[in-house]
Amino acid sequence: MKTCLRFISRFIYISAERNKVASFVSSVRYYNAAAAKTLSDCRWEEGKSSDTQKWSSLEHKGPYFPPEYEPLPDNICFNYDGQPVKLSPVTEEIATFYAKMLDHEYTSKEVFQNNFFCDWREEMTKEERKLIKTLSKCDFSQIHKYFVEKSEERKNMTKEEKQVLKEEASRLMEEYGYCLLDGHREKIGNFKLEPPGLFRGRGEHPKMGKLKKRIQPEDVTINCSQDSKIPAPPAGHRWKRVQHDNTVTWLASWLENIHGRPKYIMLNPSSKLKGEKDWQKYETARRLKMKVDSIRKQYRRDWTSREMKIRQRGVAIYFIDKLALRAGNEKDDESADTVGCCSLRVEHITLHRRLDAQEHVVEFDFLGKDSIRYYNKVPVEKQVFKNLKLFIKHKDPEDDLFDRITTVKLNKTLNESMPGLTAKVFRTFNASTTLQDQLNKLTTEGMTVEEKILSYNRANRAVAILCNHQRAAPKTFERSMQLLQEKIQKKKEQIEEAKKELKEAKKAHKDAPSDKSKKCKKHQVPIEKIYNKTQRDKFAWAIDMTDENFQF
DNA sequence: GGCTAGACTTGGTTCCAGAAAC
DNA sequence: GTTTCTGGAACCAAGTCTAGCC
Repeated sequence: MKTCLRFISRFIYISAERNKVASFVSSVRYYNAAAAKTLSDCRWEEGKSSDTQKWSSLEHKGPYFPPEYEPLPDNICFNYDGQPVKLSPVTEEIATFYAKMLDHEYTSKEVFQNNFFCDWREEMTKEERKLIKTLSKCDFSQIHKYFVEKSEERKNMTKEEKQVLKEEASRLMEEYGYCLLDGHREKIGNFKLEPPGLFRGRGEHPKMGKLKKRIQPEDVTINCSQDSKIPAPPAGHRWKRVQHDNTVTWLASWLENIHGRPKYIMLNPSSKLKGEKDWQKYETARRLKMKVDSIRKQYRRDWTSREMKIRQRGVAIYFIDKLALRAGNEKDDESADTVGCCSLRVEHITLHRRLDAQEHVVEFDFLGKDSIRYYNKVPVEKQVFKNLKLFIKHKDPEDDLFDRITTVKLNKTLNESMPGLTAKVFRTFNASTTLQDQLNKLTTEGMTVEEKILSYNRANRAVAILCNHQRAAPKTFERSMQLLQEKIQKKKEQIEEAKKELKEAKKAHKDAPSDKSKKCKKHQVPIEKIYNKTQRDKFAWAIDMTDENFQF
């Protein structure tokens, strides 16, 4: 396992939090029925928001603005070409963004350096720009050291000092962290505006290192109900706009300057609005269960269609269904080169007539969402293999594999098969089905809580593999693994010892049975053992609505 | 039908508090 | 008492998908 992990240098997720799509199902199987509320006392019954109108009343305090920049003390110098230079506050603040990241791999990348330096120079005064012309002559080390020390100071704060900070944070949460939506006090997901900094794109992102500018109240649009108390902008400022649009769920929005796309302040996943959406998502996936056989029959028929676009569509849906691939919308050139199903290129697949004793194998190798590598060798049906050969014929490696279809066309077809069906529903459906099947397979009546949790983790791992959920190995991975191996060895020794003891105890029981030796416990897994508080809050709707007999 | 903007979800990374280990 | 580890929460980048425009 260790070798394998090293080879791909990433982890397969087994955490329940990540397999959100599957959590609903699993919350049921292990769910302690005694804790269930009746349907009548749950807020999910209260009346659904319609598809267009999301709320009737919405009141909030507006976003929380990050604190203004505090200039560096006079003894901390930025040096250019060996000489100390006092920077203007704006220039200095941006320098601190870079200085704080000196330990990070990002700052060694040329794209990051160039983007940073270009954006930094734009914010400089004329004089600064005239002087500071080369990044390699910039010395941020004093600033870096200063922030490392500050961080150490924070860590070494006394209990009392930490308590003061904690109280301040909870005061902020109380003031800005909640809104009033249709009379309910709901938690907001991200009430703090994103602070300025340097953009960290994932993978080989062409915009990494660019300056994420400070958001001003004048950039922010507020959304709330007309008769509510309109949030006050910070002193001396005004909002960009105040609107009262109840067809959207966001509380505030602004345009981020890196891609020029809107960003939002929205509700926490535990809120009624988000919960309803989530519930709907799983219901659509459950409807797909009823329809999936006919959809599969249809896409199989499409594989032999006379029309190329229909054949391509049939194979694409087959991949989305079988491999849980994402739809793969077209992307602009100003982001990392990642793909999904519809945007696969010829270079992302290799066809093997025969491989490892299997026939008609497709080898996938591409970067998906977040530049996470998808590598898989999959035996496919003969007709799919034939079609793929046809699709790549006379094409260059960088040509689109599915050149006749788009995600929009594909989703249109899916929607005709079943209202509400899109490519991503297959991911939810297949993840949920896999989890349910695995749980059915891996759990039996007499299992202990620990055994059931192990089965749950194994089932979750199967989902993670299907969905290609991975994360980078932590820096301390090697050391942790070593410690773990030592622990395993110790446990093995303990097990051997326990086995011996059991043997002796059995023999003793046979010779002279006692009350103690007759007991054997029955376990149910309390939901707290599977889901943390956040997850239980988020899936409150599922907990409220299901019983222990639920099957996806 | 193609393009774009906008709204929303998904999910990987980072930070930090509290637990566990030393 | 100190250090290390771990899990949860927060953060935010990167997806999906739809509506509206031309």
